[in-house]
This record gives sequence, C-alpha cells and structure tokens, in this order.
Amino acid sequence: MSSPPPVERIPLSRERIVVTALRVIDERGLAQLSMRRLGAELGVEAMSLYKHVAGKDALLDGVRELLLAELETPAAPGRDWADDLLSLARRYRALGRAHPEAFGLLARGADRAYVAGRESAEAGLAALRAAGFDEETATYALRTVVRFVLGFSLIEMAGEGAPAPLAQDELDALARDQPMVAGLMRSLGPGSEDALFEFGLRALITGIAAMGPGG
Amino acid sequence: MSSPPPVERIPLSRERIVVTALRVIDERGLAQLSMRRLGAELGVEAMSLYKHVAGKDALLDGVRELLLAELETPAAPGRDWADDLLSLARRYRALGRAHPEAFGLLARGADRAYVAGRESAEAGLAALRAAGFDEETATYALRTVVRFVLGFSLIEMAGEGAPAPLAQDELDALARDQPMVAGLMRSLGPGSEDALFEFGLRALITGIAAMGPGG
DNA sequence: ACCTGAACACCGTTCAAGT
DNA sequence: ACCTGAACACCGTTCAAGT
Repeated sequence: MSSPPPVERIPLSRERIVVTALRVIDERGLAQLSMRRLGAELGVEAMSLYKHVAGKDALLDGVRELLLAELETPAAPGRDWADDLLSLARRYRALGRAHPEAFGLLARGADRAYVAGRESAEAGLAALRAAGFDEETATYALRTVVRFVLGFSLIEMAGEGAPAPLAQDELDALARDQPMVAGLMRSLGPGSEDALFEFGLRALITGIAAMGPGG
Repeated sequence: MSSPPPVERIPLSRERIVVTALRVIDERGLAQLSMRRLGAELGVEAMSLYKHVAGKDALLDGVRELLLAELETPAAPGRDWADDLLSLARRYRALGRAHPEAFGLLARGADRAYVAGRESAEAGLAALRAAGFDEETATYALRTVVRFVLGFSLIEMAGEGAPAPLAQDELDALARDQPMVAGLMRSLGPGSEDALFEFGLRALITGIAAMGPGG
C-alpha cells in the first residue's frame, strides 16, 4: 500500500534499444546516432545501454538484422525464375527506399542478406534449377541479382539530393571535349533512377537467361 | 649568413594534405583518419589544416577526386562497344582493389565518376552509337555498367575479411529448411569474387546487346 | 540487478594570440 | 602569412559507486 504506483518506465531491453536506434537513424540520419543521444531518447544515461549491447558495433549489427527482417514478406511464388528474381530485387530496393538513411549499414556483412531473405532465395534457386540451370549457374545467377540490387540501391540511397554539383568551367570543358558524356550528365538525377533500375535488371535477367540450358 | 639553414619543412598545401590523407586511409583505414592524426603525420597541428581545406568533408572530397584521377589511363580503344565497357568495368574494379579502404568514399557523389573517367566514357558511348544504339539506350547501357561495377566493388571492398559469421544453430536451421541457400552460403567468400564479377558483367553485356538494334 | 557520475582518451572546429 | 594553444561541444567506453 505504501509502495509507489507502478513506474511508467518500461525496462530497457536489447530489442527496445535496437528498435529505437533504427527510429533515430530514420528520423535524424545515421551520422546523428550516438550512444549518448540514444540513451537520452530512451530516458536513460548512455552508460546503461552497455548492459544490453556490447558496444556501438553490436548495436548496429542489431539494426542491420532488424532491417533485413523487413525484407521477407510471404512472397507469392512467381510464374517462373525470372519472375521470382524480379520480385526479390524489387522488394530489396523498396527496403532501401523505406530506410534510406539506414541502408548503408547493409554494405558490410552483405552475406547475411541471404539468411534474412532465405525463403525468397530458396524459391529463386528452386525455380532456376527447375528451369534446367545447373547448381553452380543457379547460384551465380542469384548472387549476381542480389549483388546488383544491393549495390544499385546503396549508391542510390547514398546519393540522396546530390545530383551533379559540377563547376561551370568543368561543364564547359566537358561539352567541348566529351559532348556525349555531357549529355549523359544532364540525364542524371533522382528522376531517372526507376528507369535505370528496370533497364539494368531487365538486361541482367536477359543475360542470365542466355546462360541457362536454353541459351 | 646569420640566417638559419633552409628549413627542411615543406610548406603545407592542399595537395600535400590530400595526398597524405589518402596514404593514411590506405595504411590505417578510413575510420582512423582524423584531422588531428593527419596533422601529426604532416608535422603540424591539426588546426593548421583549416587554412587549406574547409573542413573534413572538403578534405574527403579531395581524396575522392584523387582516387578517381587514377581511374583514367590512356585506354586503348577496344574492338567494339562490349570490349570498351568490359575494359572500363575492369579498371574500375582494379581501382577498388588498389584502395579498398578508401573506395567507400565513392558511394557518395558517384556521378563525378563520369567526369573522372570521361575519356573512357566518351569512347564507350561513341562505340555504342556506332553500333546502332540510340542515344537513350546508349546512355542507360553505360550508366548500368558503371552502376553495376561501382556497387559490386563497394560491397566487395566493404566485406573484406568477414566471410559468413553465422552461428551454428542458424546454419543447422538453414540446412534443414532452405538447403539450396545453405549451399549458396558455403560458396561465399573472397575466392569466388572474381568469378562472380565476370559472370555478372558477362550477363549484363549480353543483356544489353539484346536491347540494341540487332536484339 | 540495474542504473548513474565521474573520468579517460579521444573527436571536429573556432578564434585570439603568437612568430 | 602562417601556425599554435587553449577552449568548446561533442564522441565511445570503463568502472567504482549508488539505489
């Protein structure tokens, strides 16, 4: 009876810490995440976090896992292997668009993406084998698509808002000496990312098809 | 006569600072580069650097330019557009292998790569146009290859030495539920990067060829 | 058991002062 | 003109002390 009312404060836990870290990154940017700020966000001193995560690197490992957990949706099986790979690639890029500030974390330890997306990956490999690809070619095909989309998105998300800050004299020299490159530079910018992604993905799938049993 | 012997000390300059910064990154890693350490390396207090570079971000801009300047070699024209694109891609990846620690800087402001590699880029575009590709398709083809190789290398260089630190229980679950993905995981590692790169590049070129006038 | 305060060894950057 | 010293507002992390 004389004890105080139940405290509002939810106890710290690794999960609460990691979820809050991702939210801070989403809202303020990766560079703004510090142990001290994260502690403040949780109503706690920074030093308390160390009871639940080994350090900042371990915290970022947790954020990466959380991110990749979002990748896997109950992927409906596609009509064929090409459909499966297109779907996997597009869901990957959508993850980047949902968390552009955090996406850079996925550059390191990219192999964990296969565990996170294991159901989609298994379906993709099965579809490739069913179409007559041998094990090695099927493996390379899937790894190539994953590498492409991860690399593509990393650069896209890192580029955010820095289109082409070239000095005027550089642009003039370019227009004089390499006019086609100058034309290409003008086409750069966020507006062309969707088309570029689909172009590259289509080229890759076409090229992979040519390496299969029928190619 | 009474003046001291000419000082050994070379005066600071933006170029000396940037060149030294790249050396520090190459030798000790990007995370180890600080204004204070760089000053020490140059025999100067950190604060003196601010007379020559606006800040750490401007310094890293300079390092990126220095890096990209290495990309351009007097590229002998290839036999055809596919040859030109293959050569550009391989020189890009070689740059990554030469400076794995610094390569991550190229994720941001990736468009500057076209200026740095402008001679190769112009040659590639010219070869595509000569083969009958229209301007838009030629532009997308070149941009796709550049994006692919930059993204591929970024992930490769960021991965350095972290093959697949999966826990045993994760591996067991994977072998049970997604055996093909488990097989794929075993194939990961630095030893397969060359083959993966060539596979992806070949697929991409094949797919691009199929989008050209003869496809 | 869980959280805190103080401390350590660092950061990037500014600015008045020295030479 | 060029460099420095001291300072400011931060970092990640450790550890003895508090509750």
